[in-house]
Amino acid sequence: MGRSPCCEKAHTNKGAWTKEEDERLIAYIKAHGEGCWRSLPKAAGLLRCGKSCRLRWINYLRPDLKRGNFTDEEDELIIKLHSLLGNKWSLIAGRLPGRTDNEIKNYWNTHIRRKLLSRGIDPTTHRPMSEPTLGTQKVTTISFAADDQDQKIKIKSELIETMSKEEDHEIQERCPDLNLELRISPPHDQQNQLDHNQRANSLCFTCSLGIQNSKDCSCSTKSSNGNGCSNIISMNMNISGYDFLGLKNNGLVLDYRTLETK
DNA sequence: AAAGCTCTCAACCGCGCACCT
DNA sequence: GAGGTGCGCGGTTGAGAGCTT
Repeated sequence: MGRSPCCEKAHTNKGAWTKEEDERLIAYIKAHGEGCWRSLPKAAGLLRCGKSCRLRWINYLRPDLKRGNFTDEEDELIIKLHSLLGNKWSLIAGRLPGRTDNEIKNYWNTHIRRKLLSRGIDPTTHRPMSEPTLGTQKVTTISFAADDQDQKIKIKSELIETMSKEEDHEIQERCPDLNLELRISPPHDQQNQLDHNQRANSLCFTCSLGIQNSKDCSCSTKSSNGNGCSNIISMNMNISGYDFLGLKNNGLVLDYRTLETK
């Protein structure tokens, strides 16, 4: 079976875009808007694949792009968001107006990784490099399982080992503003008893990150069609210390990358 | 001056997901 | 439910600019 190729490779240009190609693409999108990337190249008279056009527009030609160096504030925000989201570059980019996922990904790999390494922080785990990765740390595994009836998400959490308060304090001292305290919401059954209005007011994950109108948004704030937030995740986030999944009271540290989707 | 090396980042590739038929 | 299509994402590549010797 297999997937059909996204374009006829024999008749498409590859490599760097010429000024003329850029101008054609800009003119076409200005006249017809974004979308229908597959048919766009032919309509615009470009010998490019649709994916290539989309990428060129999103990463380079879009008028709202902020070109130039990243500020220190942007650096720190990227680090914080990466510590929470992992390599979810598109989500991270959503918090940085004018920056693209590709740009942030490149910047991370070329600059920030090195910056963190020079600080003695593992850029993957965001933990001090001297600290063992397993054994002494507290690992929380969360699995999301959609309920057939109401699409609610069950969350299970298992603690593997507890971290001593001294170790916890030490990390806080080394990374004073890297506050990743998290919280788990009440169990599924208890959650059913929550007041409906209270649930309607909670934000989904993407809205909690400030990415309103995202396609990932599933909460009631997105539309008025009656779709409540299907996630029972209630996350209050600010940079100085958000409360994800309700773990705050227990002082747990949760690594986004351990989240397991079922 | 030039050869070799390193770094940067635009672009490509393959895959997964959502939607449609 | 299966297959086809389109889009978006994350990982990777490679050309060219910059730096070092």
